[in-house]
Amino acid sequence: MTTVEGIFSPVSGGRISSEIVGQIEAAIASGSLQQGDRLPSERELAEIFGVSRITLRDALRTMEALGLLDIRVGASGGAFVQAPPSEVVEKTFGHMVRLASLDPDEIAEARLAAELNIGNLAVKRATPEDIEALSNAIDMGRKALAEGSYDTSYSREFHVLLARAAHNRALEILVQSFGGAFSMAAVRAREPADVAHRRSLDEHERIAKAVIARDAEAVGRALADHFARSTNLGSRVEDLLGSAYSED
Amino acid sequence: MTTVEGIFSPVSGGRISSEIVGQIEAAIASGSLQQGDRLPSERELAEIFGVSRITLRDALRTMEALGLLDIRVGASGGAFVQAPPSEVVEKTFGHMVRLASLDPDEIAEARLAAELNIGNLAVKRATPEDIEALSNAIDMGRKALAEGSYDTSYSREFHVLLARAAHNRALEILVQSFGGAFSMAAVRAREPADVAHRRSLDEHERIAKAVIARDAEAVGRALADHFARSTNLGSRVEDLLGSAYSED
DNA sequence: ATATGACTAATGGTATGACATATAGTAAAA
DNA sequence: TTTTACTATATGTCATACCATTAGTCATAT
Repeated sequence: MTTVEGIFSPVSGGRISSEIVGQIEAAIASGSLQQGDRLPSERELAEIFGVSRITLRDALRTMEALGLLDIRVGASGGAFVQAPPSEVVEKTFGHMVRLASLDPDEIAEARLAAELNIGNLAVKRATPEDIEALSNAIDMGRKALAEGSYDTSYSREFHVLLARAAHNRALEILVQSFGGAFSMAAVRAREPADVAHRRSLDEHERIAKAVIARDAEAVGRALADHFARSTNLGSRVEDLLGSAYSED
Repeated sequence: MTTVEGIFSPVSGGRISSEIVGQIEAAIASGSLQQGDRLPSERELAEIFGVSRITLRDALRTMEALGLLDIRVGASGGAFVQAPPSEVVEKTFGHMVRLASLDPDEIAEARLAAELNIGNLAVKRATPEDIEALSNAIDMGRKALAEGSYDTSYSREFHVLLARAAHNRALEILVQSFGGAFSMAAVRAREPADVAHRRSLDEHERIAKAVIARDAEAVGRALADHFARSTNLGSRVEDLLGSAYSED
């Protein structure tokens, strides 16, 4: 009775709304729909696809969640095609962490893995504007620290700017996404917050200076030390640095 | 007339379904809802939240798109909480590329940036099982090549296995996600497919052997050469390798 | 002239109620 | 013991109506 195995393949037969999502995605992939384009109104689309508004809205809602559509109400509202914002990736990593399918320490390590090479690229590609932005971020941080308004967003900002200096948007999105998922990690407090913040700023400055000096090795060591202290990785950072690691 | 600026903040007032998504996500974040848990049926949830089924389904559809819920029909069906599969990230990068908000070459470079350090980790952490799996993948590839059934999925498999040997799931997800977005990149064909495939397999073998020899530098060079040939990066791989690069 | 305010039209958001379809489990029939 | 039929419980889809938001128009008052 199992002699015909592998001859037939399962019929698609999913949801109708999935089929609609597929068609719209295909239109995007083919270039028929581009960023900024506006889809017809829900009522029109429902008629075009020959489905009810409910089914059509299911499809739109799915694509909105994926960040592919920006849906606005009111006159001249509608569904507008857009490139998914990096927050979509960031939120997904966050959910993975929360559901324990991903360990925050793994994310910290992956981030260091990426940032070490971000450092290499930044050393080669940082423009005067990039360096200006990095210095600025540190100054702002110091000012905030003095006023007592410093929070971790200043650190995230610095790391994103460093990634930007590498001139690779994929790496920039990575740092942002990992940063979001990582910020809710359970990093044990090794020292009082203000001391930790000051230390963090000092380390950022050390990284920036190494970039300015175009010294790739110094950037790598500075990054490794920074991660060794501000994450749970500890001496595991050595795994990424060859044997050249030192906690100074 | 602008004397009260900064006193008021815009009211939230979004969709009701967004509010529901927020509540369910909060339940997941707090641990009240865990992987595998089943939510009440749509009708029950609608009553619990005091909304219509339509509104409630909007919320579920959104969370399904994010990969947080697995919705099944039929008796004993329903909405089950799950950790988002890595395909969610992969698809998002794909959409970014298709909508031109991300350049395939940038993804290739980011992948190399990640894989260079994956190589470092693999050298330190690869188990006999990991090495066995890598060798196996190469053998399978050679067999497929001989039979003419080789395709790029063999290459992706190898790179994922290499990431697995680094024992960091975040990096593994990265390689998978970048691989998906990258596979649709416009890589110019520099040589006939079968020649390229054979070369690719040879390079994979060189990488694997360097891992087996626990030679981190050799792994790095092998990876850089591999990317230099199989992507559009060309000599740009040098930016990631310091000055130690050589196209052998 | 220039605000102000009322009106209008377009569009997405939500509600009801009904029926269709998929599926696990159970009981009856062969 | 196997097959078939039925049932209960889910989600999927539909039709219709009405609400809420918003850009634009145009009349009106200052």
